[in-house]
Amino acid sequence: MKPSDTPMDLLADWEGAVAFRLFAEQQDPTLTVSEQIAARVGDRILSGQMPTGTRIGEQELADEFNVSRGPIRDALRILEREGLATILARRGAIVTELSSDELRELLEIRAGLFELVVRKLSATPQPALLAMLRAGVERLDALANVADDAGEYAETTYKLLILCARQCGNQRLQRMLTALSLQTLRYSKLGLASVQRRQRSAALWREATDAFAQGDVERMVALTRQRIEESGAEAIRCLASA
Amino acid sequence: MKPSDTPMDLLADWEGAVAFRLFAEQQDPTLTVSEQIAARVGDRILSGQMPTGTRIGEQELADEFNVSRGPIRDALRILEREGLATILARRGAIVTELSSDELRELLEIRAGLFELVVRKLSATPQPALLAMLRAGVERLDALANVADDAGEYAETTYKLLILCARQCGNQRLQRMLTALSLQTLRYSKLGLASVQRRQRSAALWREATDAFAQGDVERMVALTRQRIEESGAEAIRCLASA
DNA sequence: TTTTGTACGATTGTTAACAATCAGACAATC
DNA sequence: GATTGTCTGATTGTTAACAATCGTACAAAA
Repeated sequence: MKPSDTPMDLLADWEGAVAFRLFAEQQDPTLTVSEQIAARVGDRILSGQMPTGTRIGEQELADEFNVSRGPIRDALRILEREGLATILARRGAIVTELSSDELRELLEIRAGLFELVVRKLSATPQPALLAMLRAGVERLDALANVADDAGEYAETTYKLLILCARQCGNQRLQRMLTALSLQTLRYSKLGLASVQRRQRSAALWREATDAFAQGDVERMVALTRQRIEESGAEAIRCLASA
Repeated sequence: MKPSDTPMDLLADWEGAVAFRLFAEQQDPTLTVSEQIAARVGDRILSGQMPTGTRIGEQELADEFNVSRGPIRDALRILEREGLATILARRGAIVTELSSDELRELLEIRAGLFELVVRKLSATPQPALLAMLRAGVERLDALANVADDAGEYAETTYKLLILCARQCGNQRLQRMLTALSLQTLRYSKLGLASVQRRQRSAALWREATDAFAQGDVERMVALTRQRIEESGAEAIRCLASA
């Protein structure tokens, strides 16, 4: 069903994605308390409200959410699986902190998985997705020039990436790519801090979209790799110098 | 340090790998009780002692290991992260059961990640790894003809893959590929049940190793993809018909 | 016979208290 | 002054009991 959605469906997805909380799906009240807490804390981490390296005390969270430490421990394990928290045995949990090397590794894998997605997408025509990408690129262009909002720009590229992944027909791949992107999102903002960088990134997105439109997979893959490479290098530089 | 290990080091790794428990690293007594239990239960799942779909009762495990249900719940979350257990809210945990579609998705990703590894490996000469691969291929040839031991054959291919991943210089990639391989290992055995299949697989391993020796990355990638494709197709067929 | 409803048993989710461990401060020693 | 050792407060790991939920068996009705 997914790969042949109408443009309408995709646009609805896009609108949804624009309005979304990053962990939006977790509002379901049938979810266990642990899962709801994991979602809320995850949002804080992704939004930058809880910066990298912040200690996450169990009792503290338990008091805030008015539950005991049991569900909190569960929630931390869930966040650990998402890659957002790091649990150190007997030393508590912290907001995952990536070294520049680890970020490099993550970006490399993300690029590889995205390449897989692109190759799968190119196997069948994707008119609806293409329309989405074009709309997304317009939005990127606009956001690139807004003085100091790297956040929304980065989140938009994240959403575009996720929309591509959704269409590729491999749900597991979609989930893995989503998880990886969420892990790198906070750091991507570092590499997209300047207007210049964002403009360069947006230009590469546009070119890649054109290549996609022409069915030139290799070119799109190459452009995407270059974009991730460039933004990544900048983010890694920021991280290493900090 | 990793990428430039001497042949000696690598061979030691290999010997270690041959003798290994799949979750070997977990013997450390500084590990938390949950982690030790997760390791032991993980072994059972991987060895086939707890078949796919088996219900994992918390109290049952708690009684067996003489602990309360708290650490067991933690252990289950760890196994969930490894992809070996599936936790259904309020309905307990089971040994992860893959549909043929899910297996297909997983194998596709695994192939993609392995391709990344191969490309990274080919960037620098790998004489030690090559020696390892040659030794491994010999072993595969021998195992292929043993009447009905798909288990050891499959585990050996798993170890070869892991050794490659170790050398690639991206630790995160190594861990992800390891996790994926462990998830598919049980199913791979299905696709390698017949001597014929194993011989075909071993032949492709040999060819891929030769291509690697000659620095022909594209050929190695293609051969590897084909091997995973063929074995995977067989496993998926078994799964779908069961 | 099939379906619907209900009660029961079993299992998971959650709680609060207890035990073990760790990080940091302070003092003693070199 | 730097290092080592010990103490203490705080935090995590674990336990056992309580609450909520689910699946199943069984019975009643269509």
